[in-house]
Amino acid sequence: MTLAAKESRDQLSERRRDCILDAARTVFSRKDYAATAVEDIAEQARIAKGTLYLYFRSKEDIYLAALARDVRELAVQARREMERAGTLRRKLRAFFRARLEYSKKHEDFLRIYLAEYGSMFVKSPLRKELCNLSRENMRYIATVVEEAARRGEIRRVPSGATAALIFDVARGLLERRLLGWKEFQTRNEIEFAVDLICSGIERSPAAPKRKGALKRK
Amino acid sequence: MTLAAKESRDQLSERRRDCILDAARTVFSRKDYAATAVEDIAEQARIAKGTLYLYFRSKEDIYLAALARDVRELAVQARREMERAGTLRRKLRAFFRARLEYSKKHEDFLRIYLAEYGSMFVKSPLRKELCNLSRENMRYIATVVEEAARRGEIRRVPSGATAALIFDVARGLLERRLLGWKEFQTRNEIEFAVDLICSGIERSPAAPKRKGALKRK
DNA sequence: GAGAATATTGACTGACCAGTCAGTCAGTGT
DNA sequence: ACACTGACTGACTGGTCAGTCAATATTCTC
Repeated sequence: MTLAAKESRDQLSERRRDCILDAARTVFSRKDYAATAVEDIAEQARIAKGTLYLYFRSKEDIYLAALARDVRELAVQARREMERAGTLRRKLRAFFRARLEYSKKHEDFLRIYLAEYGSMFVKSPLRKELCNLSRENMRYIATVVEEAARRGEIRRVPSGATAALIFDVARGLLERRLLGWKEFQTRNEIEFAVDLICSGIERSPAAPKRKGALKRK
Repeated sequence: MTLAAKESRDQLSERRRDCILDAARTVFSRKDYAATAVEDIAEQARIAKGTLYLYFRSKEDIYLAALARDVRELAVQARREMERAGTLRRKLRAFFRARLEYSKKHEDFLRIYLAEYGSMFVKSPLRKELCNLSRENMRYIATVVEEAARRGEIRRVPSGATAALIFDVARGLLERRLLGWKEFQTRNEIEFAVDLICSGIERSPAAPKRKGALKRK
């Protein structure tokens, strides 16, 4: 086969892989991992089951690849928006909004992501990768918090715990949106959460009622 | 059969049910719902598979019963501790600590609970019950927040959103403990979270940088 | 357009498992 | 001592599904 032909093959192959991942995202968001048959993915992608195994080694392989692709993409977008913002407050708002926007566009992904995050606690196996991605993302937020502290924008806080808290709150927001609990208006919730967090860690701390329990990290 | 004998039978039966639920909690926390065979539960409970079906209608029935039992028990304990505390700050601390204590004692339960919470987003079916329990618990926290606002202990905040945020943070804390991320010391994290939340909603609000986005609920 | 190279297909296989039910037997009442 | 009851058992059934591979289709090269 000529070089040109080979390249076009490779591209096609790449696109095919992406199609499969799109299909996987769709079907895995409808039923959980176990309830989804490999045939369902194939059908959604309009190819035969056997073909899937030309591009991926196993069902789990497909699942993880689909998930990781979106997790990475989301992190990239959130980071880009945050870097553009100046203050911590703006950065936080950007973080929350980026997550909201991405989850609006890829609700399927969000469903799988939330399910997977939960199941980290009952399956030991190789959700390691996902777990590490999460930590990496959290690490970045921690850095942002540390910088804000260095600039004197906020008081000194344990940056890891703060970052974790920010993640927790953001996740809750998206969950409630997904559940359609109508008393929660996501946009208002974002403003409220950002305000609360910023007030909670701003310059002059509310005199803590207790002595030393708050060690720095 | 005499009356006395019948009663002792009923008690025995009740105890047997509880044993099965204990066994279920153990095995469902090791592998996820789908990966767990009904035989595994039976084996753990040291009874035959058929016997399970004398006490429960299906695998799902066992699963939900086991989960609901603990969710309810946890809510009761948390509530009791909170009612004993005076200020919002103390109530929050009690809430976080109750969850921590219960989760320490019943780590198995926590694992299942987290997994189930996540899978609410990919399975429509009757996880309704769990979902409603959650909302009920959240509603209670919202009430506590409202009372604190009425007492003037904190500023006026959207109580639903605040309660939700508190839940999110508490969950995150327990997750990190379970994952054994050693840079997170749960006790310190609790103090930090309580402080942050209380500072964030205390009497004199940090002048919000933006106008009307913060509608009351 | 022949024929090689590569890609796709879907029927098939083996493993697994929820739920059933005919049979066992310990304990109860007479 | 014996009949009876109902809790318990575990082999069995029907169905599902991940992954395979021989057969078929498509694309490429000359």
